Amino acid sequence: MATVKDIAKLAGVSTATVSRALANPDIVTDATKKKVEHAAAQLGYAPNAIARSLRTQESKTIVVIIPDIGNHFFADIIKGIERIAHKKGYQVLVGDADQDMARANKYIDLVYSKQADGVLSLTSEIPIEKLVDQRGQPRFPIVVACESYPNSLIPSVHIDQEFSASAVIEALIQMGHYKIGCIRGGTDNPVSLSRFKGVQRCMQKWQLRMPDAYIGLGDYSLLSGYEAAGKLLSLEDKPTAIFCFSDEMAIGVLRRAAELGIKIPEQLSVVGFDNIPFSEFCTPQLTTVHQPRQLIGESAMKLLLSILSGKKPNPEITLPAQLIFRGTTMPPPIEHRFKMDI
Amino acid sequence: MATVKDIAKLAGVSTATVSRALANPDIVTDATKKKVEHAAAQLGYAPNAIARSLRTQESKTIVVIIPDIGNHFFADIIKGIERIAHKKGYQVLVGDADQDMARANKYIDLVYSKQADGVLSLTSEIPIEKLVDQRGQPRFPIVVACESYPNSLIPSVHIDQEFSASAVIEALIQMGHYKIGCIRGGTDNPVSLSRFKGVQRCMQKWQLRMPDAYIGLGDYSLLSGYEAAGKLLSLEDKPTAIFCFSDEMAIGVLRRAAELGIKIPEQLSVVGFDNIPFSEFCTPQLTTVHQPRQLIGESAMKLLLSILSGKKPNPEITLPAQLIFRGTTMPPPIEHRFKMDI
DNA sequence: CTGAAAGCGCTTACAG
DNA sequence: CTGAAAGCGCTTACAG
Repeated sequence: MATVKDIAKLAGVSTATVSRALANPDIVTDATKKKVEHAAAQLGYAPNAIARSLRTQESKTIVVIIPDIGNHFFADIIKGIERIAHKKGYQVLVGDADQDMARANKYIDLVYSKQADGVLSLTSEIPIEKLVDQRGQPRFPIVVACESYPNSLIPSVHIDQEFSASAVIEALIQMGHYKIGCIRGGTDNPVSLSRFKGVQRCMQKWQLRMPDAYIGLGDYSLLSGYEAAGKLLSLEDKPTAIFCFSDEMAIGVLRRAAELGIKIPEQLSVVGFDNIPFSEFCTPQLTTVHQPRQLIGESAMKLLLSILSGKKPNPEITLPAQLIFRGTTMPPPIEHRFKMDI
Repeated sequence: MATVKDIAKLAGVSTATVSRALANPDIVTDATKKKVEHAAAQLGYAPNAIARSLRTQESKTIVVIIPDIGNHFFADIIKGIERIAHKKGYQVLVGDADQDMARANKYIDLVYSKQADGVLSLTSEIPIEKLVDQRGQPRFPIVVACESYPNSLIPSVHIDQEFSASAVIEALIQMGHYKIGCIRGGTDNPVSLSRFKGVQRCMQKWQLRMPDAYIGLGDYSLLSGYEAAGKLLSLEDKPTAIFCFSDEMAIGVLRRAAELGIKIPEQLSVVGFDNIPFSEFCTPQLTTVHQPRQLIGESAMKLLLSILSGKKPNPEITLPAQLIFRGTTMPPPIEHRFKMDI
């Protein structure tokens, strides 16, 4: 492989000039520029990015940590991240933690080993001590997207989880549901916590209560939704509506209901979360909460970039979500309908 | 950040010894080993991988090029690749080409810029001239998975596309279908070509013909399946079975059929390809061809690793696929049934 | 077993 | 505008 040295020899200039001609063509004479470019082309020169990184002390690479590459939800986020990153000359290393936080930690090491300049985390399950020092300051450039570390100094980009979730419940109640169940995510996951808070807040507002038996626990996957639905739908006094914290879990519910001969939406309303592509292609089409995924990815990357450039930007960005009504929701059968005392 | 120099000073040895103690603890005395390790821990030392790469001339990174990260099919392949890669101390850089071959080329540049040691491509749409020299030899370590460059020296790992596709058609015919349509991928895509060849071979074997109007063109996405189905199902003389070259397209067909009030499988049989997780969770569950995705990823990575280590391994690996019968297939209505002349 | 020294391929102050 | 030289942080032949 050709190096600057080879080009220098062929063009009859110094390596310094080669470097300049290639990086800042305007600070050398036109003649040298031509000579160098010609020599470079002739030798099929490709700059050694590793050597450059070592010298400049930046890798122009960021690593994005995703909890599970199998989850469709992250695809558009990554696309958004990459769009901005590539535009700004940054490489993106996608690290799949595969639900294993030890692996997530490995990806963080890339910053310490200088292979990445910063991290964009799509999970908040990494213990915060790994990310901040004793004074709560981030140890390295990091942005969290979709999730967040509440009450921390870690910058994040996300929707208003609590509000979005309460809006779902509000809509369900307005339709006349009051036997409402939900299939939530892990009880120590901040996102799941916020959404669940929204659910409860809205129920309380209407002086309603969600019995424990109506609360399923899942991990956002198809299978976990399917399994949780099995429990909720085997109850004597079934819910008339189930709010799932992910579309995948909602689709799992749809499948379980089909197996049990429960008609959707006539006998059971189902709401998902995320608005993944499949949600529009299942039958009936899924009512869900749209997250502006690409925008979240773009905003998070921009935020990281501005941190990387030494700025102290606004550390928290909240983006709008949107409730989309489709075919899996309708008022419950008349005998199960909520009578508002108004 | 601490460097070998700092450790050397603190431990009272040379940098060479530090390097040795850390990389090959057994070639130094126990005493020095202890001293060095202690100093390293005390300073919170993290080796600079960039400097190491420059020196050793290898990045211990491979880049995997995927045509579209939005396609669920690739998730398990990537998981398989990463499993092996991490076990062998390699990093994986996932590059989403986003259907744009210019971007795929960018990822190949990572090899030339020494940021990656080899590439694992999940697409064969990159022009082969980019990959091989005039003598047809690969220009750099590369393996293609799921797809292939027929009649080339580029190593690949894949299932028997042609055979798998013909097996689907055979099964459909055995059920009594003869009005069989298909929704294929691009006409210049080798995988799509092979599968289509399998389809035609089997039809011919039974002296059947697939009319042009029964052949839909898609890009493996939900939407393209949906749209192609719109055409096939608006025909006066509709097919009684549609074989889609991806599960996503098949799910698009399911949706379109639901909208048109066409009952599946009673009025229309549908077969997909890939066996993605969703295929089991749609209603009815999708009959499809299972590809051993994780195994493909693992085998491809092993193959690349052996090439990287200088071996000349068997350049083509064919893995078994499997036809899985589920709820979207059954014999056609009696009046449309194929009468075998046997 | 250990150290001094060279070198991987760049970029960039410093002179001129 | 250009060149000589240093240096980024490692690893590894070469001596001893």
